[in-house]
Amino acid sequence: MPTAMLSRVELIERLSETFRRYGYEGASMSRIAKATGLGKASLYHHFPRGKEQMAAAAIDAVTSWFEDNVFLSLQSAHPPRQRITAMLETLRDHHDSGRLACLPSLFALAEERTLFGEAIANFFARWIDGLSQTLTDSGLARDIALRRAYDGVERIQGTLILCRALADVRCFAALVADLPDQLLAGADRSTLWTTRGNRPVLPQQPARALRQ
Amino acid sequence: MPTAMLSRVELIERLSETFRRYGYEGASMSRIAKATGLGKASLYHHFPRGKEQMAAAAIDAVTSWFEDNVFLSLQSAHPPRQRITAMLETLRDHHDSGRLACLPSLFALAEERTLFGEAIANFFARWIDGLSQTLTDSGLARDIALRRAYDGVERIQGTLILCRALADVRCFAALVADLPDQLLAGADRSTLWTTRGNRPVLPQQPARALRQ
DNA sequence: GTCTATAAAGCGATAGAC
DNA sequence: GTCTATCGCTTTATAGAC
Repeated sequence: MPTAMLSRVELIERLSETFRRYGYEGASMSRIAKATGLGKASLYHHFPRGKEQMAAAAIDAVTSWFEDNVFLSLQSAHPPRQRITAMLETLRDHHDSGRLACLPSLFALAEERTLFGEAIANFFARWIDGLSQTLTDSGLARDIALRRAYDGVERIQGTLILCRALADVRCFAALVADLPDQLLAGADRSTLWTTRGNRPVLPQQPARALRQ
Repeated sequence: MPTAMLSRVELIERLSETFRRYGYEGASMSRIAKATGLGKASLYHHFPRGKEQMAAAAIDAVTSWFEDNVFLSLQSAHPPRQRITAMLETLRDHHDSGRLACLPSLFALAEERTLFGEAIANFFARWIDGLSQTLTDSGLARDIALRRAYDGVERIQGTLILCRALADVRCFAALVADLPDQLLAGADRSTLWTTRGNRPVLPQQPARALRQ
């Protein structure tokens, strides 16, 4: 019995990269096989329901990664401005300064949304929720914070499109430079937060992103 | 000799709808044949270079439509606020309140960007250029107007993603409500423009969108 | 858990009749 | 300008050996 060539985590990582690059329809089994170094039959061993299951696993993995690296730190004890800056720098890595797309966005735009709609919606609802909490902590009223959280995620996703559309990574650099001030405008209770270790009283319940 | 079933304009319109819905890879020849009511061989009669040529024609058609219905009115003699509101209402129709994607954005995110990169970049550069001119006309300094034009297009594209991702058309409604004020903040020389027929002196050269 | 081999369907594209 | 029929290839997916 041959031993596994890749851990499941590494395997799903390669899957995500392939889907992010080629999209759902464009990520063929042969491309996936090449990207993972596994034969097609081996891939079906790990994912009996085929490509659809692989894509679902990729979305789940991206969501978990965001949970650990983005959403969590949006609710940290650091000053709100610092949390937002950290988010943007994490995103810059994740998207290679705008060269690589966001998997849930990519899937949201075409027909595969019907397959993964719930996972995609959860991803963005969670993101908006976390950012909204950061902005509430900065002293903004809850309704304003929520509205700006939508704005922020929209700007980020729109910027990723422009980066690729114009083939110009300066779009992402401008986002990193401008977004913190835009999100925190008129909220500068942020001086309260510049003292390290000064843990804030967090709101009891996270504001839930608007859903229909 | 059978007569044409669809005018070329109608044919390309059907092509655009199919590509917008399924993406480049997802829009198979059979789907295109069904959507247009033509056989595959007939499609190759109109587009000898096949699917790639069809997609290029679709992008060109979308760009022309935007030129006539969006970009042109961004440079009209109406007050800047009115031009922006008109743009947003035209976009609401074009995107069915956020249910339908933007074709150049869709193509920008996946691998087909390598095929259509120049057309995609032109589309967005033209849009940013037109919006920047509107904002310059509103009295904003040229560098601020250009930055905000990027912001605006980013917000629009990001909103389209969120509409589909959250399956919630209220995202687009919020955009229509908020974007004009955000783009025109601090620019209210706009009172100068509320008088109809008061044609402004337009800048000599349109500001060119940043390109690399 | 991986592989080779292969099935069955769908793909983009073409030939040639009308 | 449209059609039917088909080509050659790729696709997703499976069978079965090791």
